[in-house]
Amino acid sequence: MPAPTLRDVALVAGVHPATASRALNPQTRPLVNADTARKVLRAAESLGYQPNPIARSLKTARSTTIGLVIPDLTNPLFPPIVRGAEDVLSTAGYNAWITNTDNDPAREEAQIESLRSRQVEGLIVATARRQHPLLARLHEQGIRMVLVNRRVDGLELPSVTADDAVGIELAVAHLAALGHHRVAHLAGPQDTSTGVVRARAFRHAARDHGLSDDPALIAACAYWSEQDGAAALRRLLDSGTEFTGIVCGNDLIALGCYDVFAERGLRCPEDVSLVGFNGMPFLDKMRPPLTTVSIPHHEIGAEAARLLLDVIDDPTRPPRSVLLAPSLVVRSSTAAPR
Amino acid sequence: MPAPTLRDVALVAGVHPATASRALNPQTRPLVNADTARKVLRAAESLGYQPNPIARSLKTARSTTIGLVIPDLTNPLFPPIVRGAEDVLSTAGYNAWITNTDNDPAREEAQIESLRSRQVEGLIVATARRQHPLLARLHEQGIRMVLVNRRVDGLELPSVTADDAVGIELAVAHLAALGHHRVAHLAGPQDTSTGVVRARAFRHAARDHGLSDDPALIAACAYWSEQDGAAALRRLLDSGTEFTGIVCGNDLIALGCYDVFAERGLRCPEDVSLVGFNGMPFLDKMRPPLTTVSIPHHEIGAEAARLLLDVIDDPTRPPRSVLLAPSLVVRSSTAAPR
DNA sequence: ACGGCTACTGCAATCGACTGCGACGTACGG
DNA sequence: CCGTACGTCGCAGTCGATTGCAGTAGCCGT
Repeated sequence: MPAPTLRDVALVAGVHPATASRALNPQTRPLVNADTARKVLRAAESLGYQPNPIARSLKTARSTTIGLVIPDLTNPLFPPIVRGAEDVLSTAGYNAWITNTDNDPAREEAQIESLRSRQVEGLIVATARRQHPLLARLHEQGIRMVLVNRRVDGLELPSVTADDAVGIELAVAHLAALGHHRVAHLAGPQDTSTGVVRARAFRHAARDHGLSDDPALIAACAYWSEQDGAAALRRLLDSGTEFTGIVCGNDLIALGCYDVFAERGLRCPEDVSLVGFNGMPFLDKMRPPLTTVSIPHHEIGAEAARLLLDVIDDPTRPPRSVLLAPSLVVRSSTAAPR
Repeated sequence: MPAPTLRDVALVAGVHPATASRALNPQTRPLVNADTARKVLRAAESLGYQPNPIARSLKTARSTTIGLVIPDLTNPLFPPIVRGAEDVLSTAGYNAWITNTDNDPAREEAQIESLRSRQVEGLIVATARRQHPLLARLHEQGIRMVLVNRRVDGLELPSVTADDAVGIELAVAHLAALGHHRVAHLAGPQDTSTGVVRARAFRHAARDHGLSDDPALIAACAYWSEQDGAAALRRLLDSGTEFTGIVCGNDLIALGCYDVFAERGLRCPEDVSLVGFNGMPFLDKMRPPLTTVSIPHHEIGAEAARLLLDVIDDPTRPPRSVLLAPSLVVRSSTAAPR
């Protein structure tokens, strides 16, 4: 037996489908007689009627679903953000469609197009490069969206990010307090907003704490990955630059350093202190447990969802952006220099 | 300007929408004159026409999307499986809808119902408990599905799992070869098929290798989590049972042990050897790097998708199940007993 | 008693694509 | 030269829910 339709409900209730529709919809229920509404509700109940979201979407051009565009689900940074977003979306009656872009612009465009054609009512985008013509175009077309963890140059979009500047400041202050003077920064890709913001924050914090501002102490990674972190550290080491501490653009880059430490016979934290960024899971079980700047992943996702719901609710509202406070989690990868 | 519809294409091509539809669909294209078909294709191209999947789904009761039902995206086991499934699904022209159930039956039912009402053409389910009336019902209703990592009692469903028995055997053989005699097993929840299969395999392997078969050496965890792993190990320790090695039901349980080792002043691997199961990411950076039985996550997801596509393609085909071979990754959490 | 108003409810069109059936034209065989 | 068959294409209905418009009934006031 196929799923019951609105006609079936109407038949059982002895009314026209239009009336049934109005009775079932809380918005329009006042338009129908309270008694008939009750009859319809009972009929729907007894049949186990569930409205067909596809038919509804076709007619209303809405879908109660929003799209979550992320680079790669496999990056431990994203699942908690996704869950955070889903939590608030689902209590608001929305569903979430997740897609991975692998940071491939073509893939990204195809995915977003696919989401659009399914009438998603908004996008939470975590995949933005700084230059992002696609997002600019979508924004012009009136697609509601909010950015997570990244900004896009020259676009007035709501966004939620961790406060990178204070996070980096926390890390640098920690190292400075331990007595480090020459601290390196393994920066993230400089075509991402996060990468440049953290690098800039590092330079400022270093200066503020009277640390060396030798530009040779800063190396940028091509991607936010272990491999590229390791590569950047090798370049730094090979250049002969001296340093006793490293602040990494994120945890993955920091983990890449572990491999290089092993290669080069460096001990952490005895020879060099290391601090990550993001607070991904299981860092406390690492060798050594990684000191990191922890950001509230779940809350970031939740807040992004709230922002998006706001925008959907009232598109004219000026874009609101929120900065969430990170916190330093001190573990054993940092110590006073020898 | 709204997205172009089939009517627009037909207008530009100077034909009836019906003809345009047939021309656009490779299946029915032979029904229209080659020249008109070309005209239609060109018109579609020039307008950037994209068929509306919602309208199509409504009429055809298909959706080219499949549902991915997993317990929790935050568990590092699942993202690679999801990616594996997505990879083969997307090359077959399908999309994937991901939902988390948190192992909550009510939530699960709601999610699956939501998936169904969106006309998903099949389900990849990773969330099965051994007893699972919902899945049984869905199966009776003809919903195509394949199970991942778990089986359901008394249900003839295609499934793809790692070969738990050989995985456990690998782990036990490794410990036996190192000279361990009393090896404990921190089993997964016994209401999951994986939990019981691995526990049974452990008993067999222990016997085969001449290890102690003291039943006190086996402790089951309530969930596949660090907390429950830690709790189980504490119980084991408190019971006074002696052992020099532990085979864990999965990596998370093993990671829980790290905490207990620290609490009780136990050294790993000097005092006790530890092996995990699953091969989740970053285990090589743990303290100590965890020896584990690695399963091909990505391939599991990919294979599940292939199986599902097979079933969709020909529902009468007898359910095929596949077992994927795991491999032992030896790191530093295992050593000869003192 | 009649006009007018309110409160309901039904009719029918619509969203966009698909498809069974019928119509048209042409070509071909008889 | 006519009938048939085939190749193309259009018509109109359908999927299921929504909604503007119109119609009915009942009620009130004058």
